[in-house]
Amino acid sequence: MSKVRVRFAPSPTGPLHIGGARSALFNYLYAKQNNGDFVVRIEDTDLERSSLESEKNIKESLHWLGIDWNEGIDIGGPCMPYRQTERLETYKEAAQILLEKGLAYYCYCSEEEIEAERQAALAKGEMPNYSGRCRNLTAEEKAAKDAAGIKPVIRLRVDEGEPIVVKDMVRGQVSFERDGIGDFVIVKSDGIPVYNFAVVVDDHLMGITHVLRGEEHLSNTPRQIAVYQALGWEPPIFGHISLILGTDRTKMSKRHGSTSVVAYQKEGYLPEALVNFLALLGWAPEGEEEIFTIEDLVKAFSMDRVSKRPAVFDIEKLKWINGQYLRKLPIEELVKYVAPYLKDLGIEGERLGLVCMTFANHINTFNEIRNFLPLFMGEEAEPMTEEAKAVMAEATVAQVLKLFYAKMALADEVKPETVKTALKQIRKELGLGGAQVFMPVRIALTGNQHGPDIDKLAALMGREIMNIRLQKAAKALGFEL
RNA sequence: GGCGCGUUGGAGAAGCGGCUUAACUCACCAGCCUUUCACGCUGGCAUCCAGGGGUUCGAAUCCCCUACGCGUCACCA
Repeated sequence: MSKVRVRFAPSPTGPLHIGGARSALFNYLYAKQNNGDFVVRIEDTDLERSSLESEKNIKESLHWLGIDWNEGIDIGGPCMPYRQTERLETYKEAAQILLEKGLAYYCYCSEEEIEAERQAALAKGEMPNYSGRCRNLTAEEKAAKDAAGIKPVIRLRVDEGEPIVVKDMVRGQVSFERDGIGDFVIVKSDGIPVYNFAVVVDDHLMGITHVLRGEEHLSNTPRQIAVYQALGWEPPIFGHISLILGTDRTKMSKRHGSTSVVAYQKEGYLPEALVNFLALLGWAPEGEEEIFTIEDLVKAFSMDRVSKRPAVFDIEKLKWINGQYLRKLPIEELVKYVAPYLKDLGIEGERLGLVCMTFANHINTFNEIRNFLPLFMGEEAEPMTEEAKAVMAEATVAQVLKLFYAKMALADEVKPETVKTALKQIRKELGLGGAQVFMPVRIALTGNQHGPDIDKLAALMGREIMNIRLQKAAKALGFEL
């Protein structure tokens, strides 16, 4: 058995998409666990839409996710170059071979003509395949067209014959009739090869053994196999991973939320969490554990457990996974990640550390930290909920708040420890239960009976805000502190 | 329209002819823990596998039909 060689071959027409990242990950995992090679190649034959900027973004996102390749763009390897526009000669040679063997031919039909035929065929409910009009052009006809300055495309001859069978690791054998394919274009009139052609030439020359990619490529696979057959090459083994859908079960797109890896990076997700989540999109682990580091995934991953069913992108689950990773972070790390989201407010240093400790268990993504700011910033506490009002109707409330206010006035600093001590003393002095003391203070300060540790919140508020909120609460309840 | 793929609880997702009284995860609910909240822990949550036929002693699992969803039919990848 020859060495496993897989590849990820994105086209640089935009930032790395979640689906692309998942394909890259599956290839990476498959390569790693089989001690194989993982190649990254750039498919930039769409001159109009490709950009170096997108290529850069894709590479950065892959690095960020920790998906590294051992051969390909930037780092080189035995099959250089790894950018398709730098391999044009290679495709030209392959096309030339097909032309000489009569397996491909020049076609001079205009786009308008083809489009008209296509529409007509579609209207009649027929296969919108190319008619094959240029199949048997004589040398004279061809010369005339050339003289007229018409730039031809090259089409592959796809004759009737046995159905084309795709051997697929996730779908088994899928068969396609040849007449459903037609004579398709392999080289555009500007001499640039078309995806279905270039991909075959590259995969073969690069010794790719397994092609793991999204299901949207399944219908294209018979065309590629036709190219392999024409060139007399052995096709690789395919594996078409199901599509990623939004929760409404339509293909994942912008309206379902962010679709690019950078967007999740910016929103405060950890790469480990995103990788973990991506792995679960279409693959299911054997046991009940769902938290996997990329190293764990290399061991646990298996193509046998890759599902045929489309995978639904469940953002709630991503958040939960991110929370799992976030909670494992040491406080110094957490501080580093959270810092950018609070920089504009001037929260840093010790205060930043306290913010992180206070909310670590309450956030699933770093940017969620912003949702909690009103809890300790500003003179106004959140309006009291009905439940909170009920708690504040207790007879002991005024006593507790007055005592708390007085005790804090004597404390030289408002720190978690001093607040905690004060609260403890009040319990003892008034002989009250914990909730009877903590609740009134919590509600007075935040308006809600739920939330993070009240001693930390009070410390974050600082004396001034704390006092103002206490006074406002007292006033609302009809007494002075 | 042709071709291809899919359809299991509120959501994700196992299951590959008898071991299934349908795993597991999220969400939700209840209880425990906690001075509160959260974290964590424990328990509850599909009489049923899109619908209809068929094969079989036996089907979520195999076959056929219908419905629905998605993908693809480019000189895009």
